Amino acid sequence: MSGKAGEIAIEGSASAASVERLQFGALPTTLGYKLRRVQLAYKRHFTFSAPDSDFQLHDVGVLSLIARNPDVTPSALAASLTIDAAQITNILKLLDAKGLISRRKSPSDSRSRVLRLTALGQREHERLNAIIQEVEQSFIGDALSPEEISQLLGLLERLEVVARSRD
Amino acid sequence: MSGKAGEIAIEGSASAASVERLQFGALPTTLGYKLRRVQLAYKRHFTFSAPDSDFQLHDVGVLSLIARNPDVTPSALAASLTIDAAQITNILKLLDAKGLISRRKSPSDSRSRVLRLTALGQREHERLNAIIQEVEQSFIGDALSPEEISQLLGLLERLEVVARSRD
DNA sequence: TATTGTTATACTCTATAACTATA
DNA sequence: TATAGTTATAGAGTATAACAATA
Repeated sequence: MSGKAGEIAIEGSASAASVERLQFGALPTTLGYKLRRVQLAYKRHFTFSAPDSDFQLHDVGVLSLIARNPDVTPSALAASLTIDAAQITNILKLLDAKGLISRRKSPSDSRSRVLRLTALGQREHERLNAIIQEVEQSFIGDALSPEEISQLLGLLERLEVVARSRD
Repeated sequence: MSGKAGEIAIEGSASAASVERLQFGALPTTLGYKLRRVQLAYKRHFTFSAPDSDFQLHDVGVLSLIARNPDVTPSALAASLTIDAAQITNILKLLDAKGLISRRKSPSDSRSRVLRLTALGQREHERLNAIIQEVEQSFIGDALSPEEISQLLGLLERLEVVARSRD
């Protein structure tokens, strides 16, 4: 941990109040708290970096999986991304309305849909990937080295695997 | 990174569809994606572990900061927790309605409020802390050693500090 | 005029349940 | 009867703007 434990500076226009630094106690050593903070910071950074992009973070994952798994079904996407069926439907409906994906009935089971990227969807997918790479780079900045980033990803991966096995 | 890169198993009742494992490509090496996944898993674990607790994750941080910083103002809380003023008001209103905190006018500046835990609030704060400790423990399970946990917290802390300095 | 806190509002995210069409 | 997808709805979470009281 860097910095003096338990304290944090707050900005603001020099309030006459007695508090300029708050005692944080054990809060910053709580994983749930830290995860939430960093994730929120990431989302804000994304929104700020790509303000007019007309897509959401979830779209990146969905487009990416469809691109790599042609004829994947919505339910397979839902299971893989741990998103519920209703949410997947909304995302796919929007992507469909934008002409980025096709949703056809499965030949083998008419209840299922098979998903593919359109030519436009493929181009958009590549464009989004470039944006995301840039957002990642600028978010991390020089805070972590490449080794530390993969270390971080590895630790998060292990938490996720254990959490998923507990479902 | 653990596991074979780019693949993940999905559960489900043996769909006849062609996809049982999806190719994930570079998605799992995206920090934004991983953060979101783990944070969501944490929230689900919290909701499942403490279903009838009648409080939200934010309440823990707010109560904790009021406990350690008597007479703190809502605006100082907002700045420290990077929550906007309107959100803080809603949280404080609920905590007040439950009789957990007091909100009095500041003697030095009548625009400000000074916040304190009530006796009930102090007890509830301690109860919540115990619950959170248990949730943290059970979430992490045996996925990470204590050393790895502080390593993870340190890496996240550094990301947060850099992100905050960029505001 | 500027600031603190409040209220109102809206949009995103997540979750649940009811519905349809197929199987 | 069960499953895949859809629709509708509701509750958190987040953000913005307008407002009242005070400085």
